[in-house]
Amino acid sequence: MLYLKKYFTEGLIQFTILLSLIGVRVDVDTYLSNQLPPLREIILGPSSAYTQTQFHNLRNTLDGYGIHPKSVDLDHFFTTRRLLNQVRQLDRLSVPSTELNTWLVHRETETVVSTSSQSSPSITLDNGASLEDINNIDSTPAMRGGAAAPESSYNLNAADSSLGAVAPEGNQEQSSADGNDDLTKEDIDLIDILWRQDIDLGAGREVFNYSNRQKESEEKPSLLESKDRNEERESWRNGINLQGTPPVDGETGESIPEQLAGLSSQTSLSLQECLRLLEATFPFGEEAEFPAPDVTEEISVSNEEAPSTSQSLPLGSQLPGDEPQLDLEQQWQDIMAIMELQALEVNTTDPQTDFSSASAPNGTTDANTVANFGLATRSTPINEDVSLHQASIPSCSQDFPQIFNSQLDSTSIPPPRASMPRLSSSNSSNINSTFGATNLTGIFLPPPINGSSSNITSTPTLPDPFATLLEESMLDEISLLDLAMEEGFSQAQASQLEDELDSDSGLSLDSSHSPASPSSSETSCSSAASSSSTSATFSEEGAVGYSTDSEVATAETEEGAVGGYQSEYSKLCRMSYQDLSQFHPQLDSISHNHTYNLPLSSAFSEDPELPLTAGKKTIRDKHSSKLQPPQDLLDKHSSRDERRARTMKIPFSNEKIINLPVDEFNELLAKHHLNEAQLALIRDIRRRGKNKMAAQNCRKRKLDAIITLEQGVQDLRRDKARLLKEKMEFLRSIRQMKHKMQSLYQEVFSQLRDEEGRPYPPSQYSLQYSADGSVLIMPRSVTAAEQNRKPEKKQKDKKK
DNA sequence: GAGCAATGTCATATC
DNA sequence: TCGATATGACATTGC
Repeated sequence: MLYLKKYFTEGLIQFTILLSLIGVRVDVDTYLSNQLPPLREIILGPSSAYTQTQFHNLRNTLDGYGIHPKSVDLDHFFTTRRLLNQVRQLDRLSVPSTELNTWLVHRETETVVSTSSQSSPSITLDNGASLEDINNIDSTPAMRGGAAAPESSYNLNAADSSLGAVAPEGNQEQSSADGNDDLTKEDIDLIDILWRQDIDLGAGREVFNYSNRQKESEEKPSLLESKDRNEERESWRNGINLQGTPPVDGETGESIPEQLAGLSSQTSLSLQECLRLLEATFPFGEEAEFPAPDVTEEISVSNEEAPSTSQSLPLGSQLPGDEPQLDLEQQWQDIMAIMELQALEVNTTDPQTDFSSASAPNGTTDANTVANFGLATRSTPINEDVSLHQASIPSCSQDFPQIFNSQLDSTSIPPPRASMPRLSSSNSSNINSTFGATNLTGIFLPPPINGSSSNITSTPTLPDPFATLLEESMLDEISLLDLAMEEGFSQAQASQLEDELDSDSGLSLDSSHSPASPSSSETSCSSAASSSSTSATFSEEGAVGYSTDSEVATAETEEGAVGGYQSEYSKLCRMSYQDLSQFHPQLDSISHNHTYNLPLSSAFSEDPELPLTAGKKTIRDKHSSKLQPPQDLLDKHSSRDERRARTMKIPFSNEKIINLPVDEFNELLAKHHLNEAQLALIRDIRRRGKNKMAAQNCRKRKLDAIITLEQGVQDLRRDKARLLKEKMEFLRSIRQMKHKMQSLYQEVFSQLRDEEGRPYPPSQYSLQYSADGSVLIMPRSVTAAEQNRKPEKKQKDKKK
């Protein structure tokens, strides 16, 4: 019976771990009948709180496994046990934060301790609850042996210890169950001592070897010399070994106990059957925490896609038939590697959590304990709430973002974590592909470093995928700002641009200037020669103090060509001034009364027809003329040439002198008999007059040019702001497209399978987009080689 | 009276 | 070559 429990436990452990790794959560309590002896009782023996269950009743009870597993009393039972165990552990160092929940599932073959022949699920599930429960077997020698080590007994180490203590405890229980209730305390202590000796003598990993284990298991009973146990062993052996031919150890030639040989196949068979029965019995869809996918299929697929672990995890369809000789040790190694990855993920730096070397020898007692495959040596972190059945195993797709990012945006790759390089990418990918297929969240998780994300546990240190996106977004924004800076935009200008774009106000500079309040200078500027068009131009702007159209008309008719030009120039001048004042508000304070818009000296010409020009002066002149004699005003406001012309008694106006065409001017001179002084003065007047107009035109052109430039600058700024805004929108679109592309990439890649149905490891393959739109999956080595060639070609081209 | 801007004038270049 | 025009420089004017 000892072996029965030992290997029974071993199979349970395997399956439990597998279930946990898959992410399947089975609430076993609800599926166990209260009349069914709990599996813990089978493994650990009846507790003092529940001694009514006797081990020898197990078979009968299991055979009569017809009670509905959903029993309310079962919860009460486990609750009672848990509370009792907690009370017992009050004198122990407790690390409450660490909790590792596992389930032990096992299904016996039809002929043995039968559990499968009934209609009810032939799965014996033991809700291990927490290790606190499991560890509470104080009577377990191994636990006492492990007590010498730091109280890491809350991790798998302890679990293993407790589990490993099944055998001795089973001995006790068995003895008790077999009716050896008279087994004295001394006997129990003797058993304890023997087990501890095994531990102290370095019962390490080799004890997992079946031969060793068999020897050990044979040795201990010999010590105990329990005839009943031998008989029971025989019965158990006969029950398990269906073939009846005991296998022979290849090395020693010893006959391996049948139950050991049978266990190999039986274990895998049991696991497979359990998986099937799990699906049939516990529809995954009904359990909210169950991943929907077909577990068996997933395992099978993962088994294929993970060559390194496929042989060691003989699950699925190919398990029993293809590999009857299961190397359980290899399984342990693989699982140990997985757990190490988990430990690396969870247990980062805390040295106290590393009881690997110190506690392992003491903490790992039995050969068939989980501790010996490394869980104990790589103890789980104390401060982490490790719950295997709730573990979120990142899928292999987690590798995709990094790969994708490395292709699209190499700058967004987060720095690798220190603990990760220890893991090979192949292992990790295998693990991911093995266990991560049911975890879709991994698709959206950030890429692990080196493709080695084997986060069996959900660690809070996982980088936030959205953080990457945010970083990328921020980088884009920063790059945009940098671009703006490079293009001569200051940050303030950039913000200003944003404001301008938001307001769409167009011109925003010097907007405080109001054209509706023309200054007196404007009035004076246009007073002499404002035209109707000028009035029309500024009428809507609230022209105040300008000449009336009638006055302007009069002036124009009398000023002739000069007046027409001046009026036009006045208009332009005023426009220019106003436009300029828009950008230079200080110009509003400037008030000038320039006289070149006034009628020229025609009023003072010797021509008698022109004396009336005094009335054609500006409004201000009109107002001032009321106070002063006309002649003085004429002299005062006449130009020098006009005064000279009057002095020299030139017979025609300066207006004619200046504006007449050359031919008419010559004819005019020919008509009048003038002396040299008069002719010279007339030519000077004509020259200066023309030059004056030319200067005015020149200045006007300058102003126009300046205004045009100003407007051009503003237009360019506006266009630039618009382009920047468009660029930002485009960048956002590109970013969104990038993210969509990334998601699609991950989705597509995760669904790709090779000829054997295995997913492509993202660390080795990548999707490449061809020019014609097709997508190819290529080895990364090829891709890297091509990428290396491209720079070479570029360099060659440059050299050419 | 100084400063400033507008304007006029000159010299010169250009057409 | 001359006249018209443009423009820089300077002077003048008015504020």
